[in-house]
Amino acid sequence: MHENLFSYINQYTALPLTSEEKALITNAFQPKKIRKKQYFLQEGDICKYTGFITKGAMRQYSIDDKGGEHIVHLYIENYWANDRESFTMLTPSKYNIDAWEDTDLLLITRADMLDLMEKIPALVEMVRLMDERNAIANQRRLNSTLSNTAEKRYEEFVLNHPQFLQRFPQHLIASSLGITKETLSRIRKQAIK
Amino acid sequence: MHENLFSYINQYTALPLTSEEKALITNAFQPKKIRKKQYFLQEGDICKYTGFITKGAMRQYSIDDKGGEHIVHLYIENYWANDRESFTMLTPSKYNIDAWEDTDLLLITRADMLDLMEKIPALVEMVRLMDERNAIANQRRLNSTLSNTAEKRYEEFVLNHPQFLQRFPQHLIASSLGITKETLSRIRKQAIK
DNA sequence: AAAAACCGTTGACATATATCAACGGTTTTT
DNA sequence: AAAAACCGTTGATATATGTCAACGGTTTTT
Repeated sequence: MHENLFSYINQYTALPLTSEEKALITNAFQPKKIRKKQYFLQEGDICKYTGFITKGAMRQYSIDDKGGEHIVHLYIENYWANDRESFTMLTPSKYNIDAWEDTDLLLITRADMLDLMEKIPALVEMVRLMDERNAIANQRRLNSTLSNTAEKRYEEFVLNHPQFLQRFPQHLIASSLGITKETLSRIRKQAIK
Repeated sequence: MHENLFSYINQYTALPLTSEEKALITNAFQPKKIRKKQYFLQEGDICKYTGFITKGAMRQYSIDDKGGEHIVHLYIENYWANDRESFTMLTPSKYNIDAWEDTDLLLITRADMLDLMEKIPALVEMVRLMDERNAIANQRRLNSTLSNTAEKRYEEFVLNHPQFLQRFPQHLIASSLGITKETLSRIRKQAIK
């Protein structure tokens, strides 16, 4: 199970992990299974763990005043599930994260992660690169939201995240694009022509 | 002029900069003045420098197929102006950055910055914290765009960025919220009642 | 096997926001 | 000092998207 995490880390750094390092990691990351529809994080709670997904699918969403759900992230294998604000500041989260499929996770607390990073340089490098890519991806998503129509945003989504199309129903994808399922249905109908 | 940068860095790290470190920084960051309306970065160019603003105001925006401008960032003193994607990947930028007021900057290339970070631990810490806060701010902005009406987004903007209200005209603020100047004008009229 | 929940689609209608054009007032440029 | 550019506002109208309700088909639960 930890094997997936090792290869993930090795993708980010040229230097392969030593077996001592692997032992430290195996020890620090605790496996957890959660069933479809179970919560990993609920609004108001503090996000104590970040979870590396080795199998399954999850979603992160907020709930507005009227009770509507808004998907902010979809996750599958090799994604990290957490609310970064709550995880780093230890403040109550505004989000919910739950399992869309039965999911296997590897969990670690922030304190343990910081601890590990002091011992394993590859992890520091990994986090730096993840932050960098994340910042770039966020910038793109923001610009897309400001500049593009719903139709174009969907096209970009199909291009950039084809894996998600097979794992999540359309109404979740619509929500993550900031539109309703009906609007997405109509956009797709148009596109076929 | 570099004094502003020193205090900025010291805000992020408990350890004050030594005078040797200050000398290194002064040497690596090159001062530059740019006049109102001048470009700091143009679409298609590579963002060679990141600029720390010691005085003035700037804006970053993209241009859509129809020629419309979409503000993605507004900057004033103590902000860093750059296109992160282009700056880190050395790819052509999709954005323009220009000066809204006459502006004083301190410039540094990515290579020089990485070099400095090897010599000055405080800088590594600063970048880490900046990335962290940035990621959190982006998450909030994204969620706000997905979940809130234009009116609520404007209220949040007024609350979180009151300084900008005095430095930028309404049509730029509207654009940064993803709405037209007319819509913002009507929202404000409503709000007064 | 039956019942319930879920999913995508469609139609009718409502709403938020964009677009276009015009105006007076201010600031900047010439 | 005159001209031009810029800014915020307003009205009329257009457009994209949301809301609500209903449907048949599928999957999940009982």
